[in-house]
Amino acid sequence: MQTIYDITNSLGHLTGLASRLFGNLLSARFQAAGIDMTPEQWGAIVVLLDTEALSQRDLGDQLYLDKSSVSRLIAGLEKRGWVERTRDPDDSRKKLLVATETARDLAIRCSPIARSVLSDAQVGLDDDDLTVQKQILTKIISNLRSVDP
Amino acid sequence: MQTIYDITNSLGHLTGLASRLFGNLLSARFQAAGIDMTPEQWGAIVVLLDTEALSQRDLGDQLYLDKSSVSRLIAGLEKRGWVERTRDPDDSRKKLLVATETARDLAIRCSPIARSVLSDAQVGLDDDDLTVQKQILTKIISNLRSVDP
DNA sequence: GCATGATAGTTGCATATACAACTAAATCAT
DNA sequence: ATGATTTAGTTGTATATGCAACTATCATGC
Repeated sequence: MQTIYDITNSLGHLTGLASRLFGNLLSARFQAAGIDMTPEQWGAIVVLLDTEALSQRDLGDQLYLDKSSVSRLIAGLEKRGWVERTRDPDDSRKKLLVATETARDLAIRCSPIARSVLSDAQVGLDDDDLTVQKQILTKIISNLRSVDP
Repeated sequence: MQTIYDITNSLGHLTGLASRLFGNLLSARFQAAGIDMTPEQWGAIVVLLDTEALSQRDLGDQLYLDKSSVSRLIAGLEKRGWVERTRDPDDSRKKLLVATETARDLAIRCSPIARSVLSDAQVGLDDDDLTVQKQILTKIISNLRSVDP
């Protein structure tokens, strides 16, 4: 069969599938644990818990998200009481993001769930494989960020 | 710094970033070429061009998409005149999806663009790396599909 | 100091995605 | 055969995402 494009062999397609399945499983396990949190919200909370006070732009830089996506992602976190937004006294354009205690407590329950997903995803793969895998993914991410559109 | 969760080292996070960047770049290059097509639409078209007539369920199975996502994805393709939906005469519940000639012609222009994105993503990586990378990703996908939620 | 330009965020719009509830059609069991 | 179950698709709802247009604020140049 002459194929127009071999999607099965495409890294873009494979990373897309893997990413979606990671998210779906994490989402299902959060729900099963009674935690109403999306994978994306989890990613943002992890970054925020790690830093004193971040602007939305800084968060977007770390997650490679458009500022509008950050704006709405944070709105959801704020609605759930997991993040507080305050104006930066040094620059009124910026909003400083701070994770709440509620978020910190919740994250303690989320971490093992996230780890369980990773662990299940990695069954049958040894540490060397995974190390190489992450290096290559990191290289690909770096490549994709630096090329001209 | 004691981190709640090391997201930088998470395969879930890395695949998510890579996937998003792949999509963004492909999208930008389609636009630059005057092609109004999303990466997801491209993925569906590739599958459809490869098969005589597929039901929506079959397509969802191949792309690991929920039936509702397929429904809306195909609605978009239909609106653009790239896919036709007809009832399956053997089973009226099913709708058979067939890519149009317009889609086939367009795909010929899309293929090299998709390949250019892959090629740019893989700069500095040798073939062995990439082969291993795809094997591991495939294994991860397989793991994620088979675990219990 | 004021106009111009750069930066941070928000919002409108389009698409992608999943889950749940629904309809229609086929299949199965008795 | 017919009532119950399963299957295929659609639609409502919520979230995620990017681009473009907008507002507000800061920085720069003159």
